[in-house]
Amino acid sequence: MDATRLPTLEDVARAAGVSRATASRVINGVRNVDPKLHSVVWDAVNATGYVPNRLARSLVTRRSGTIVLVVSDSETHDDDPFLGRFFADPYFGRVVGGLMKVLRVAGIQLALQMVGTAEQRTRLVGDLRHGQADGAVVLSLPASDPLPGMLTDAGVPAVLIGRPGEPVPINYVDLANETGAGLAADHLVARGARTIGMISGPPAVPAGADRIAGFRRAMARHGHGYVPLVSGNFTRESGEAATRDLLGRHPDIDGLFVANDLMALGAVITLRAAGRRVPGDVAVVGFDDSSAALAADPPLTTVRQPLEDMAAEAARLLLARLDDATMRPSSVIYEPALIVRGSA
Amino acid sequence: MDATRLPTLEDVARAAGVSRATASRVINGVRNVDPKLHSVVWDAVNATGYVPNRLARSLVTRRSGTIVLVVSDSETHDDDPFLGRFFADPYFGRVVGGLMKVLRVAGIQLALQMVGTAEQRTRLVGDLRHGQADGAVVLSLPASDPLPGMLTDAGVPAVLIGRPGEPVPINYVDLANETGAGLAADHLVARGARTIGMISGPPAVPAGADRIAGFRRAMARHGHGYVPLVSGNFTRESGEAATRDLLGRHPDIDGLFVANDLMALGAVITLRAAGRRVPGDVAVVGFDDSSAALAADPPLTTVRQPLEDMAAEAARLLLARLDDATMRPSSVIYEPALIVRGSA
DNA sequence: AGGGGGTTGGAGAGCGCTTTCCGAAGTGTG
DNA sequence: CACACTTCGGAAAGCGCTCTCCAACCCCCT
Repeated sequence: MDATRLPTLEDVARAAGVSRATASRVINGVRNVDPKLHSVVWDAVNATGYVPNRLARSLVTRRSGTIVLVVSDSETHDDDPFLGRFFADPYFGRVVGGLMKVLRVAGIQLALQMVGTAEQRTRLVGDLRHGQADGAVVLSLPASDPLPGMLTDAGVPAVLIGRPGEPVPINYVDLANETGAGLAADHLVARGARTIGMISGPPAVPAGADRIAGFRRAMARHGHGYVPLVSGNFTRESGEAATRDLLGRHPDIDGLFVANDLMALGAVITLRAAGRRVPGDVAVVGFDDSSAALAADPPLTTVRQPLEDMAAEAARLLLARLDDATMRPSSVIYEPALIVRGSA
Repeated sequence: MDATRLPTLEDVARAAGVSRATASRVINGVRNVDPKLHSVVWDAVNATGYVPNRLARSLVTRRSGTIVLVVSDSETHDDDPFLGRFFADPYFGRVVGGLMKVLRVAGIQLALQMVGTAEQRTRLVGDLRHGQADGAVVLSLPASDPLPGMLTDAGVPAVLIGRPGEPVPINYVDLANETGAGLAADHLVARGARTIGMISGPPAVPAGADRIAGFRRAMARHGHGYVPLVSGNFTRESGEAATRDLLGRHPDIDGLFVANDLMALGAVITLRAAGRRVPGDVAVVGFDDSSAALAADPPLTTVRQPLEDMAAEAARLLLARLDDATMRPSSVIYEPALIVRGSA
């Protein structure tokens, strides 16, 4: 198969009758090269079928043309099922889509890395410093994860999607989660719901915590000092379980805020199975405005999170940082919007 | 930030008082090294905070520890929306999940590459031959895509998910799509449906074509020589449009096979909006058994495609091929199963 | 005590590329 | 026509690592 050695720059140079250096200059479009040589070299490239060895190039330039998408593995390492869940979650796909939209036109590759153990974190940072990847986009981590600090300390270009747990001078893109949760609270109260519960995500993740805090704060403003709360893990199944739980403890519930659409979908299914009509008996507001919201019956009233835009912005931020190493960390916070559909 | 140069193997060797070669041997666990030196070297590694430069290593070993997931860009390059759709589709997530499950334990990274133009194909193959990635998993391509042949010709380890358009000696994992479509046909007929239509995927993709062929064949066996057919592109929206179209042309339809769940979801929504009850007036069978099937109301009767398992098998096949370059191309075909739920 | 076989560790040659440093040409001016 | 100045292309030094030789050494047997 690979009978012959791959053509190298040396071969091109020989074929073109110039030095390796000149060939390199032409191929990389560096100035200081006689225009006449241009075509000579390019012809040699085509004649030999030369493709640059990006590894070798990266080794010296310390630029790989690759961005790594870091996914926290900490919650997934014990129960395999969650791994599948995470990737199958529209959240992941929307982020990848948004990222690719920007990276593709910039000619940059995306690598995927799951990071859970301390050793993996060290290795990730090492790889980044070595130029194995030019930068990292880090998907919403548990607040306790030391990765953001490590990235900052290493001086590695990185952007978080979802704010860091501890304040750290690092780029990030986030949604005003508290505001979004407040929107949901306002809507449920305005609709006249009296007993309003919440199904949250994991409180250990900032996005989870912020939605809880925002919802509680807004509810308190409306005179509801106490909000029945059950936590899930952002999967539909956990939404179902949480709903059953909540229903058992507060059978009179007539309003429900669920911290993401997948769980909200589970909630709607469970509510209806329990004989409750949505929104007649229980009004449900979801979060994300993912494809799951439209799939539900009735379609979910939900808080829109423009994840694709956020991911694209993260990519842009990272690209800008790559161009200008002196760039100061900045954060972009998106405003959520309430999308009213059938469920509340 | 990166005040100091990163420690290199040279530094470790000096700290340990051995040669670079010996340090390398210890770190890579090569035999022929005095056990006493083991700890000396490892201590030096820890003391210096050494992390191997994988780029440099790959340059010489021609092994990168990376697998590239190739996604066809040909259909997406014109209309941006589809890009997002594709990644947000559970299909993509399930594949990534299945792949990661195997690759993670093997300590192998996953890179993502969209390939559309001839130049991108050439570059992809070049990168692979250069050892930028050890192998490729290629997601279901249009039948006309020349990539499988190029991969084979280059002698690059690769596995397709979804059979190649032209017979090519290459590894692939696929579902018995025709059988699956037949299952759907049998079920619809057995249920007593008289006028049965189909919403297909793009016929240009083998999986799309096979489901059409399988459905037609089975229907013909049941005496239905002609099957009303409208094509979609596997998105929910296209499922809605196709359903409206079909309904307009065949208002008496009472059975519908839809080539994936996302479109089936759209079909159910559209049917109900048109006043048809599912399954009362129209029985609907989907395909994939993705999360969308459970989200639908009623939950979708669907043909199960064990995509995670298929992807995992693809990864395993690739890994085996990496270990044994002489391995002959093989194919693994999974058998579909009909999952009966509420919609038919 | 001398030599054969087996281990062990070091020197050094690359892997394919970029890029600095220089010498050689080419250009214009006094 | 000589001189300073610019432009261009080549030689060669690495980037950090692996791995092939090969020299040195140890152990044991005769």
